[in-house]
Amino acid sequence: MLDSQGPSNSRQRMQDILQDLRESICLLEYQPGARLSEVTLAEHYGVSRTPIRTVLTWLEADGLVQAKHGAGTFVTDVDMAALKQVYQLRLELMEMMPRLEPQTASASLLADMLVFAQDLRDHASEFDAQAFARLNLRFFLMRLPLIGNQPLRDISERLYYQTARVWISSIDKLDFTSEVSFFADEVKAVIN
Amino acid sequence: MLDSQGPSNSRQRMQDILQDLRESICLLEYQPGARLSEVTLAEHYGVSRTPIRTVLTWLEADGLVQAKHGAGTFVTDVDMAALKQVYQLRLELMEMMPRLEPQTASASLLADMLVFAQDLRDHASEFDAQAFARLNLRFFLMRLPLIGNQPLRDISERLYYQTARVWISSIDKLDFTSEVSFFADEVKAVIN
DNA sequence: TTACACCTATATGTATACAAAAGAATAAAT
DNA sequence: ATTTATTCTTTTGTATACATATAGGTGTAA
Repeated sequence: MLDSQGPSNSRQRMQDILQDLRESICLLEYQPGARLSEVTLAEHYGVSRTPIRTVLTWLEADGLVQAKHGAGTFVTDVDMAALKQVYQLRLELMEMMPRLEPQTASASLLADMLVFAQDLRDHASEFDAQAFARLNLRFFLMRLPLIGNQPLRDISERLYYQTARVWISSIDKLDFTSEVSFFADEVKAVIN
Repeated sequence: MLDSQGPSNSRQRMQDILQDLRESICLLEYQPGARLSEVTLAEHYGVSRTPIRTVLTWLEADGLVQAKHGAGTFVTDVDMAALKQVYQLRLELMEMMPRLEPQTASASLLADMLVFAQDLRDHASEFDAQAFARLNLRFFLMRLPLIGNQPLRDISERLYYQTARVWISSIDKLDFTSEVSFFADEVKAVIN
């Protein structure tokens, strides 16, 4: 249950539900192939099926779920070929970002990032896969406003949520610690 | 009224309505600021408000319309700053396309393009702005499958529909003939 | 045992009545 | 006459009953 203390208008409430569901999907709390029941979600968030269906329509437009009449609404299972395409595209987009109106980081944002990097180093040994995934998401959302070109920012957000869960699920325990240190280095690089 | 002779399943019907509305918006049959009445559209397509609202949700996700509670659903008015951002992004994307799994054009597609180019040259003097816009859309849809990277193809489609109508409205009669010949040249360039 | 037809439970899709919000029209007060 | 409060109409948002499709269970026959 979400209690959005915000403007309490209907749009904001659906936006909160979207955020919640999207994070649950990309953090693998809802695994690929899982069925999202409209009535269950409606009861959980304390609304009727109608606004839930609107949010699911948004998620389907982003490719995170797929509804099938009479069967259910299922979390999509990203195949490796599609994932590779998204990953290649993200690499190219990453390269073009500095050319399209880069925003200068505010002092507070930079401070937040430094704290974030420090936390990452200090507690590196304590993280499990999902905690690491949550940190990765937090860092992504942190540097998202640095993209000045708005449509590019929208695209980056969409592609991140499409691929994040697959990226997380591919991390097994063997290369986990190395991934953490690699991520820490990336954080430092972004800060500079 | 659309009579989709296709699979007649509900998804296809909404897809047809989406296609129809999207074209009407980007061909300026619904101008920026225009109000799209749900009940009017529902009567026009012979369905209830519910599937219409689903389609409008899709259009809103693509940034073509914006719904306001109690007021109406309005065709968005793209301001020049946002348009410039999309345009810059499209230029960068255009440049990256050949690097991401370019598809080779089939013989039939190439033949279609040649016929298209010939038509364009032959009837250049007969076109008004909207006819020209329709041709531009047709050509865009023609070369869309040449983009091998699927997410990039989706993004290109979205950005096209976001900017096409503004691009069309900016063509005044002065530089119209030059635009036609420029477009003809572009068609030839793509063919090669 | 296996194959196939049918039935039933349950899911999403649709239609519709009602709630909430915005804007215009109207009336009253300054 | 102008401004402000109010009512009324219209529109989107929500809840809910019903339609339709899917999948699995069940029973029967080969």
